[in-house]
Amino acid sequence: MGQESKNGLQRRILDTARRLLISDGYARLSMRKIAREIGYSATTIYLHFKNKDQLVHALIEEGVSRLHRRLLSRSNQNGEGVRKRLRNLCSEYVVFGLDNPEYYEIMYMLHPENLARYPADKYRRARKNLELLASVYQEGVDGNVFQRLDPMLAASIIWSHMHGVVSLILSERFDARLDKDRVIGESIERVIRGFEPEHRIRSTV
Amino acid sequence: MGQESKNGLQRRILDTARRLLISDGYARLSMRKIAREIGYSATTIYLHFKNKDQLVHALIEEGVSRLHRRLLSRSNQNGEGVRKRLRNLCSEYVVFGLDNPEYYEIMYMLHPENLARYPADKYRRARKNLELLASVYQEGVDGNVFQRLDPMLAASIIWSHMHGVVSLILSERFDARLDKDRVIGESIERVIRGFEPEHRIRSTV
DNA sequence: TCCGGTAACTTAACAGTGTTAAGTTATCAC
DNA sequence: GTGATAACTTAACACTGTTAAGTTACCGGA
Repeated sequence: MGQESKNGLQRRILDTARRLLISDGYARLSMRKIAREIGYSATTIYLHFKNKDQLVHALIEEGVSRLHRRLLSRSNQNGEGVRKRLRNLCSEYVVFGLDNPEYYEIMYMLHPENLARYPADKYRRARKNLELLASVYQEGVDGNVFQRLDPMLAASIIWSHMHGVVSLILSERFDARLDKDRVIGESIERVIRGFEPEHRIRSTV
Repeated sequence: MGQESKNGLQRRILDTARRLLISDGYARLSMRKIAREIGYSATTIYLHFKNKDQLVHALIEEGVSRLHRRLLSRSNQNGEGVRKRLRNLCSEYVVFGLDNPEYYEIMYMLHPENLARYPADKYRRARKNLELLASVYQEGVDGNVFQRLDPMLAASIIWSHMHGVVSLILSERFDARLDKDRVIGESIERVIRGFEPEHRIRSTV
């Protein structure tokens, strides 16, 4: 029959996969369901994606660049102090995770054996988000706002702490009585405080 | 036939499930495989556990009490300062996660829809681990070592940061070049620093 | 000794999953 | 017209959790 151009169908598969991911969640995303939705047999998808992992990789990359756009728009706000810009980045990261739980899940919470060997070029793009954090941290080091430390190490630590908050909220492991916004806000403040020079004295307390 | 006493078989199921969980991981843990291993049909398991979720809940509870024993042994080390005891608790938590990745996964990383409504009594036991952290924090508040803050809030934040580190290591999201031990050590230090009073002055920088 | 009940267990089935091998059809270049 | 190729499908494999219905084996009471 051959009615669809190769790239057209590939895009339709991806669009449908994204829609189903967001509406039903990763656990219910199946090749057969995607196929049914676009009116093809399940095996057709395998003509455009090697397997389910590769399809999910494409969705992960979409999520990574969505997050990147949001972080970029926040980190470019000049005129703000370095500390505030780092705080904004952290806050934006958390908000992205809570706003896009399905994207967040496949990006950062899927078991590694579900996304076999994430390709190097995509991984490089994913790392740009971390580099955004690292560059702001480096600025802070230069301006004596943060302690001198390998910026990628510092960024990784800050990221992991934000990830802890987001993932525990998404996987519903926090006590229901806990004020999540409070946890988020305090987390961001405490993380940043942990990297500030020791001698800093604030007016309060 | 009825050769096994009810409780004996229940224990055998659980033992086998635990063994398979640890050796093959949660993703490959199946009712049929457990059954095959103990020489019964798969449906026999349903005479002792309502469904797979409930079986996993039992394993989660095992993990929770294993972790509890380890945290207890660390928090009871009197003679140590409060700061060091909090650090030891954090360190013990991380080590537990890295040493027992399969337990850790079902305890804190499984998607909530996979463990439908974790029963309240088990949840209470799980919270005791957090309370261990909280009580050490409260001691620190009393001794002016940590800032005054709702101890359960502080404990939740500290926990979430440790969870971030553990889960990103287990799900292999950190850059391979990153020194994980460094990340762990710095994370613990920075987290604690974030809760220390502002005016503290150290000898180094 | 026979009868009913029950506990322990099994088989068969449902509705799904990712994935591969083999088969079909339509179009296009020569 | 012929052969190649792209696009697509059907059937199958080996799994999954779970339920309904069926089968034994034993045990207390008449």
